Amino acid sequence: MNTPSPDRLDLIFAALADPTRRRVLSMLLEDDMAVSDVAAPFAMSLAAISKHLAVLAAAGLIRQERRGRITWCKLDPDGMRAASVWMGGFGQFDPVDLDDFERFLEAEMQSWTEE
Amino acid sequence: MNTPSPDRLDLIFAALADPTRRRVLSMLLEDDMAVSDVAAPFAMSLAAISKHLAVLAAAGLIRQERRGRITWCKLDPDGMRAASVWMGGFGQFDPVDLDDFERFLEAEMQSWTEE
DNA sequence: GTGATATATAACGATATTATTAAATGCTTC
DNA sequence: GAAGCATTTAATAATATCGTTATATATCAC
Repeated sequence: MNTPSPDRLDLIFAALADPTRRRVLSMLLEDDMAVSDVAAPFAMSLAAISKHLAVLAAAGLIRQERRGRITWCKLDPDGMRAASVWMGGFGQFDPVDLDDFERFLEAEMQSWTEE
Repeated sequence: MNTPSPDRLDLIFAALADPTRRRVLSMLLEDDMAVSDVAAPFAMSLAAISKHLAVLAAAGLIRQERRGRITWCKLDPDGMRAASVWMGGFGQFDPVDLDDFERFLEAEMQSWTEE
């Protein structure tokens, strides 16, 4: 019974609508990270990233676990799955081509450093 | 090469983040509709719906075709597919259970009329 | 052309989002 | 406990979003 509530979908899609947050998610795809490590590559204050992370956590896209004085961030598949369930109702899209996604991420990373 | 640009994903996810717009999309799943028919079930001005439709069109989630004095709205799979490609990079989610989606839509429709 | 219909745009207000800097919290180390 | 590191929260400003009503535009029917 995995029926996401409307409000939850609001949170999830709104969270995904920001390029900084999507970039954070793709970073976390590699590995779990501490907040300051997440923030490092961004030309943006740590406070801003901290708030982005809170948005992602509220949407259930990541989970944050405080251990000692550092807060670890890790992907939480639940959020993405909920969005995926909803979107799935609109049609079966091509099975994901991971190579395609790799290329996309690379292109995206290029655009990050260009700024 | 179906690599959505970051800005495009911004538009798509932001468009999906609004419950009114998601409801419009699920209505269009049934059939193509004129703008005023889309607006009918909403407790909201026609102007507001017109703008929601513009947002959906800008994101490539619907297409609008003017014929005479009425503007027809139909789903455009491109937008959803682009989002799906991006999300796919985060893991393979359950193959969509359409019955599950049906139940979700029904529950959602209930919540619409409850207001 | 007149008038009704279908839709879009403008102007505006309320609220939300995203960033900043400064201050607060909390853990670790000495 | 004092100092420092990791993170969050508060106050604030700029901009975006979402709704409203009023007005414009375009088409159809007579």
